[in-house]
Amino acid sequence: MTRLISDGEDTVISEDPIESPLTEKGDGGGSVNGGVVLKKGPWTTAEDAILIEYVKKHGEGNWNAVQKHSGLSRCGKSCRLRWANHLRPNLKKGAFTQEEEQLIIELHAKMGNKWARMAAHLPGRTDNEIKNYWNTRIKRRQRAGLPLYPPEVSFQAMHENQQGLNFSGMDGGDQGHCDLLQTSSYDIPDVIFDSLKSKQGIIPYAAELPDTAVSSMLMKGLGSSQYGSFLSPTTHRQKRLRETVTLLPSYGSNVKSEFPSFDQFQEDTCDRVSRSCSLSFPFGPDPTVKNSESFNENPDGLCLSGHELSASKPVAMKLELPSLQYPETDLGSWGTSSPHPLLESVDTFIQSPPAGLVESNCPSPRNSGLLDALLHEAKNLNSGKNQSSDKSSNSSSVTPGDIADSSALNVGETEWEDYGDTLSPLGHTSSSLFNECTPISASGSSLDEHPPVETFTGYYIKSEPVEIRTPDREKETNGQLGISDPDGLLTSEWFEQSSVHIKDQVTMTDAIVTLLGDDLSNDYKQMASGASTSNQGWGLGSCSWNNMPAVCQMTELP
DNA sequence: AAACAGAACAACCGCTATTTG
DNA sequence: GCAAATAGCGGTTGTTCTGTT
Repeated sequence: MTRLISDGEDTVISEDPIESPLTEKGDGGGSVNGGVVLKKGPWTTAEDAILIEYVKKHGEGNWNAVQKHSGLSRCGKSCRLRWANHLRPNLKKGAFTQEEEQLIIELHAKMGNKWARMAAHLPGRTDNEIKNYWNTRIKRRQRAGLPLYPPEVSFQAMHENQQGLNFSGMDGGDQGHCDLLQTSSYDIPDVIFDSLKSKQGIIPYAAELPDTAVSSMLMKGLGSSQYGSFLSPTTHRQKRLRETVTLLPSYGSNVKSEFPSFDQFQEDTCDRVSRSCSLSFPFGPDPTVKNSESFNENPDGLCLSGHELSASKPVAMKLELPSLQYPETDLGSWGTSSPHPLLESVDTFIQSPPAGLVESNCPSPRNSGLLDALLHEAKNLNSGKNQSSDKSSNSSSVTPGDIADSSALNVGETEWEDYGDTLSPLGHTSSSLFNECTPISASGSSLDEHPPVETFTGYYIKSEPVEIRTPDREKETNGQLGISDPDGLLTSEWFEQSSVHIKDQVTMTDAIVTLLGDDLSNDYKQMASGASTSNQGWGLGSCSWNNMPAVCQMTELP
């Protein structure tokens, strides 16, 4: 910590002449309580002293009495916070140690944004500290295009969360489980969504797009993003969705024209829809709940994006996009078909740019060739040459199925590069590790057998070195992985399963109708029927778009 | 050296849960 | 049982510092 405003270490504050806290006027204004103007803003050493003295005499608690008894012009809330975060004894100051950082990551993977509970595991640390650290970390990793969690942590959390969500062991022996069980789906930690991605072969997405906000917003129905200050993830996500559609005509040949409507998709509707999605999300990956899974994968794009668009609309200018994004954007060299009206969305590519373009100057682990695959596929599909799958071929002919099949490989490939080794510390290849964690292939190997995540100490390399791929490596990777765009994976995965999903669509529709409630169910049914009759044959995604205008009319934006 | 962007931190706000009268 | 007070939590914002251009 370079600055310590508390503890009288900050000279700026301490030099602030405060003759009487009673009369001092806060720089940030203040509220009136009982005729006393309560100060806001940074605490002064004098105030600290008063508060400390008060606590010595009266102990903690009854914070509103502080102002009455000590004359401190602070509200009780502020006093409590000041004491808890800065003045109470045994507070640990300074930067987090590696052990602490690792613990935070683990705890966050288990608990989500339960800062206070996390702080309970970190003696001397406050929830605020942890929260700030985490938010900073998120931002940093987002910019770096790195996953929020080391894969092991994700897997472990997923595993544990799954156990917790299994409703079979609700005694909550593990705090994390307990948390999950206690929280509604509305509060499911982001990691679950990431974990879902992982389980569905989408984890590269998490690696590529550290869009916690997206997952959290999705899970929370986007009502109030816990990462509201990180608008970029939201925007990235929505842009990605657009781009995915754009790049994959097969996914949305009718979609392009619908974009304006897409943009107008309104909060109210999508909020409810996404909430409904979130209801089933935690259980989606459960192979026994196929319907919800299939639904969620797709409506993810629909609801989330739609909502995000509307939700972010008023603050669209607050995007926190990495500054490098636009300058690096070069659609032409990407081989994208044509300039799109929504060119602003192009910046999403930067998150997972085509290998050829970026790898030289952006040696990011996210650079796994996804976009190459997407672009090639888009080209192929655009030219009406729906090539049959050739899984032995490289990314240029990657099919959605291939993508989905191989996406799992990307997990480790991408993320383990973070640690400079494609072989996990566990002795598994990343793909094998992933497979072991994939419910479908539940082979008996479980994370329980894995060493704890302490094996990831290397993860905390601040410089976050990434591997620079050679063309050969890239080619090899592309052939294997095919995709690194989360949305692409999302949709690809879904695409791959679409045939099965369509079979289940009637049942699924009913289930979703139940989830959505009456008002939305009609919309959904309409969408679903549209999908079933669509010649695109991949169900919800396209049908959603096709039916979007109706929704938009319902929720016309100002 | 100045301007700028990003990081780090502190504090506030709003909401919810719990306690108390 | 109810309302007010209190405590706690999580999200967000504002400020300051630091590094880079």
